[in-house]
Amino acid sequence: MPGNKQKHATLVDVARAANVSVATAGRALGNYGYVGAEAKDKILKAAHALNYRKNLAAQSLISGKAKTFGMIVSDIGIEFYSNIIKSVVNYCRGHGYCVLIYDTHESVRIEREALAIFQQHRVDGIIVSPADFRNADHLREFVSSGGRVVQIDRCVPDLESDTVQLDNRRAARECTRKLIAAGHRRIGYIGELSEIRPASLRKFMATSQPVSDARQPFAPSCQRLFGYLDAHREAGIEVCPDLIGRTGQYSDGAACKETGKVLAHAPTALLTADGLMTVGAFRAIRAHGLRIPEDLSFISFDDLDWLQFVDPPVTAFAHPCSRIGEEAARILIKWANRGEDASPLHHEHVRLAGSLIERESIRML
Amino acid sequence: MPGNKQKHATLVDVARAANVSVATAGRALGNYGYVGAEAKDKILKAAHALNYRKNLAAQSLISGKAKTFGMIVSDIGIEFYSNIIKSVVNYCRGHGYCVLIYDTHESVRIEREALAIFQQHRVDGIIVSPADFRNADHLREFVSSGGRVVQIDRCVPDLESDTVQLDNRRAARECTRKLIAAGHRRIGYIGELSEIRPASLRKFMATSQPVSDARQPFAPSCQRLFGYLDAHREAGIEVCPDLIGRTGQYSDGAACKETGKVLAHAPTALLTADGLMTVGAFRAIRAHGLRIPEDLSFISFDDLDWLQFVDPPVTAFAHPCSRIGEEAARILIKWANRGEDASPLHHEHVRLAGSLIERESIRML
DNA sequence: TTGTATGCGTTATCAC
DNA sequence: GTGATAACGCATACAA
Repeated sequence: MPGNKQKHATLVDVARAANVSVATAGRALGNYGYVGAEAKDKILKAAHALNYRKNLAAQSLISGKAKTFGMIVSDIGIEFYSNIIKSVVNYCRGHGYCVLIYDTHESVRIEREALAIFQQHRVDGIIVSPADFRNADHLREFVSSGGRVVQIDRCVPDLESDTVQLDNRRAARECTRKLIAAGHRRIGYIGELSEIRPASLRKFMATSQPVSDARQPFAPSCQRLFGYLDAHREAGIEVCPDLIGRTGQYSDGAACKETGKVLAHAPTALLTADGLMTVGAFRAIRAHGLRIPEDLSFISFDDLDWLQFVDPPVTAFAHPCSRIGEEAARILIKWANRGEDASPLHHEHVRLAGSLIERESIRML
Repeated sequence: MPGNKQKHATLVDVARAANVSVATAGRALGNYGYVGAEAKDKILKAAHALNYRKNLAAQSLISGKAKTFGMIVSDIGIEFYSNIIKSVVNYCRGHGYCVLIYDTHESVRIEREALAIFQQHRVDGIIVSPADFRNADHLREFVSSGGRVVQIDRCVPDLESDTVQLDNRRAARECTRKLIAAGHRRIGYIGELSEIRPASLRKFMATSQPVSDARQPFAPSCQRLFGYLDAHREAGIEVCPDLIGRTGQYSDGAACKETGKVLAHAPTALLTADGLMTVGAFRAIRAHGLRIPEDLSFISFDDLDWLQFVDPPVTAFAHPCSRIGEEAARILIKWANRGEDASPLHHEHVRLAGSLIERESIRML
C-alpha cells in the first residue's frame, strides 16, 4: 500500500543506491565541490532511476535564498498587468526563478498580507505596483528588513527601491502634441487624479513647471497630466479646466460619469490617462451618440487589444509591457545572484519609452 | 554595519527575548499545543517587536507541505487564462495558499520544466491546462509520484486527475441552436481541430453520436464541434463540410486564413471555437469587407472584453472563468487539508455551464 | 503548562 | 576525491 502522502527520494536514497556518501551525492547533484567522473555518473543514474528532485525548502533553509520572487499587482485581469506578469514570469523562468503572484484589488490590507506571506517564504525580492501612495509602511518595513523592492508603473516616491516605469510625462506630451498638431484646441483629459483636490486644480496647473527631470512624486495619471499641460504650454494654448476630468477613484464607472461632464464642455478631442479610463470614456461617448472621429477625436493612453477592432480603429499609446517586466526581473535577478562582494546597493530607476500607435481616431481640423 | 544578507528573527531569538524555550515559543506562534496565557502574551509581544516571520521553508521541510500550488497555462496574457489565474490566486489567498505560475506558450518542453520546478518546491498540487494531449508523460509521472493535478479547459483524457471545464458540447449546441433559430442554414465553424485529420472530417461528422455523457476524450474545439453537429442534427439540417474551418494550429493568423476559405463558401453565420479564433476570424471578416450582421451573423465562443465595444456589439458565449478557477482551487485545497483518514482519493469532474450573452451580431433571416 | 532532544533534506566544514 | 558531521528553523514526542 502506497501510503497517503507523496514520497520523494532524498539525497540519502540516491547516495545509498549509488553506493556513495550523502556528501558526494550532494556534490554531484548540486554541481559544487569535487566529484570523480565515474562516481558522478553512478550518482546521476541513480538519481534518474529514483526520480530524485532536490528539495528547495532544505536548500532555502541553508542558503537563505528561495529562488522565488513575489509580485503584487492591483488586478491580474487587467491587460496591462497580465502582460507584465507574463514577461516577468518568462524572464524569471529563463534564469531559474519562480514567481508568486498576488492580486490586491487596490486593497492595502491585502497588499500587507501578501507581503507578510512573501516574507514567510523568504522571497529573494518583490515586484509591486503599490495600491496606495500614502500607505506604504509595510513596503518600507520590507525594505528596512533587507528586502529588495522594484516598483512598477506606480511609485511611492520616498521608498528606497528600484523603479521601472514609462516616461509618463513625455508620453502624454507626445499624445497631446499629436492632437494639437491636428488642429485641436479643446482637448479633454480623463484621469483618476485623486492626489489633486478639485479645488486646487487651477493652482496645480499653474504650478506645473516646464522641465523637471527629477523623479516625479506623483501618480501616473498626474504625471501624464503634466505632459498634457506641457504640450499646451509649448503650443501657447491655454487649458480650459473644465476639460480636465478627475474621476477621484479608479473605476470605469467613475470614468464614464466624469467623461459625460467633460463632454458637456464641447471638447473636439479626448485623451485618457489609462486603459480603465478608456473603457469608461468609450461608454460615455457611445451613450452621447458621438462618432469617432467625426464628432470627437480620441487617443487612448494604453493600447488595449480591442482598440484595433472597433470601427474606426483607435489611436493609442502602447506601454512597453514586456520591457517593464523584463527590466524589473533583471534588476531582481542581478541582485539575487550578487556575489559576496558587498556592492554598495545602488537602486535603478528605469524610464522607458512607449510608442504611439497611429490608427484612425484623429480628425484633422 | 548591517551586513549583506537579510536578517530574520527566528524562533530562538523570540524565545530568548521572551525568556521561554523555543518549544513554547513555537507553540504560541504556531497555535498548537498548550501555552499559558501570560507566556503567550510575552511571546507575541516579543515576536512583534522582533518582526518575526515564520520560515515556511523550515515548516515545509517538516510537514512536507509547501502551502503553495503550481499553475501552468499556455499564455498568461490571454484574457481567458488571466481571469482564471485571478480567481485561483484570490481563492487560494483566502485559504492561506500561494500560487506559482508558469506560461508555456504551448511548449511541452517548458511544461516539463515547470513541473520539475514544482516538484522541487514540493507544491501541494497543480492546476494545468496541458499544452499537448498526446504528450503528457510528465503529468502522469507527477501523478504517479503522488501529486494531485487538476486539469482546466483542456483535459488529457487518460490522466488520473480532476477536471474542471465548461460543458463544451452543450454550450456549442446552445450557440448553434440560436443561429438556427434565427433562420441560418449555412453556419461556418472555425476551430483548431488539430486532432481531426482533414481527410477524415466527413467520417468524423458521421461518427458523432447524438448523446454522449461520458468524459469527452477530445480537445475543446472538437467537443464544441460535436455540439455544433448536435444542433444541426436535431434540426434536421445537413452540414456542409466546407463550412468547417480547421486551422490545425492554435494561432490567430491561422484562424484568419482559414476563415477566409470558409467565407468563400457563402456562410450566413459564423461560430468560432474560442477567443483566439474570434480574433483571427474578425480580421478576415474585415478584410473581406463584410458587415456584421447584415452580411454575416457572428457568435464568438469566448466573451472577450472588446466584443461589447465594437459596433454592433457581438453576441458571445461567456466562459465561467471565475468559477473554473475557484472550483480548481477548491479541489486542491480540500485535498491539501485532508486529515490522516486516508479517504479513497476520489477525482472530481466538474462541468460548468456558461452563458450566452446576446448582443446585436445576429440577423434574423 | 513548559522544556529537552531529535529529525526533516540539504549544504558546508572539516578530516581522511 | 571522498566521507562523517554539524548546522539551517521549526515541529514533535516525551520528560519534567
